[in-house]
Amino acid sequence: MNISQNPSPNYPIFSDENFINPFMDNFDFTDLIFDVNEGGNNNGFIPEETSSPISIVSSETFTGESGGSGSGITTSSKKEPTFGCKSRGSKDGETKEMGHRVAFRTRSKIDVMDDGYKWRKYGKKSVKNNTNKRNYYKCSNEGCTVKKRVERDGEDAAYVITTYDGVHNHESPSHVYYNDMVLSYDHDNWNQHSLLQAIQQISPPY
DNA sequence: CGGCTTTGACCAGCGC
DNA sequence: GCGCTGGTCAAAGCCG
Repeated sequence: MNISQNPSPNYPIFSDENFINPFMDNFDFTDLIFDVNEGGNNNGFIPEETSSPISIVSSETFTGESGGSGSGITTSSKKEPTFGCKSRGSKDGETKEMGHRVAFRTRSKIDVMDDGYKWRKYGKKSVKNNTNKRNYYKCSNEGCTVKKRVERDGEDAAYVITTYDGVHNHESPSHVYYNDMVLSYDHDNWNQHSLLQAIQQISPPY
């Protein structure tokens, strides 16, 4: 379980054929929960569509201090996600815009999708309604406060739920690969764009 | 030796 | 007010 430790600087998930590719048979984007910055409610909500490799089940903008706070994600997913977000130091009700939250539910044999960023694990916890442990990661890049949670779906361990909190304040070299992928992958094109939109929420173009 | 993971403890929010 | 739960911290150990 060391996949967050990307041995290659070349961000293999979308570019290295030796790595798990999201569009291979054993890896499906089943749900995509992404923040579309619509002011904190579900204006961007699109109901789950099980016929598609990617389903957008929820979106949210949240406010608060570093690490996230305030509202939890609302979702139409069959399984109640545990995205409630609490943070020390946010009790005074600050409403400072903090960032975005993006969540994927994917069918994958691996626990941690390598998304091109370098992550450092800082916690692991068993959560309610899930026999599997949830892993907590921070972006290793200096000054970047983006966090990521990774857990296996409690109802179907074949699925991995990955949640990103915040926006990277540094460049992601993988950005190029995502764009290349879209350009070279036409069928189900809207799905690629959905994924791209989500990823680009947390990887601002530099 | 440096960077990382592991893991138990601690803290804060929420529901009852 | 109390207990439960999720999120984070930090020390210790591991690994390249």
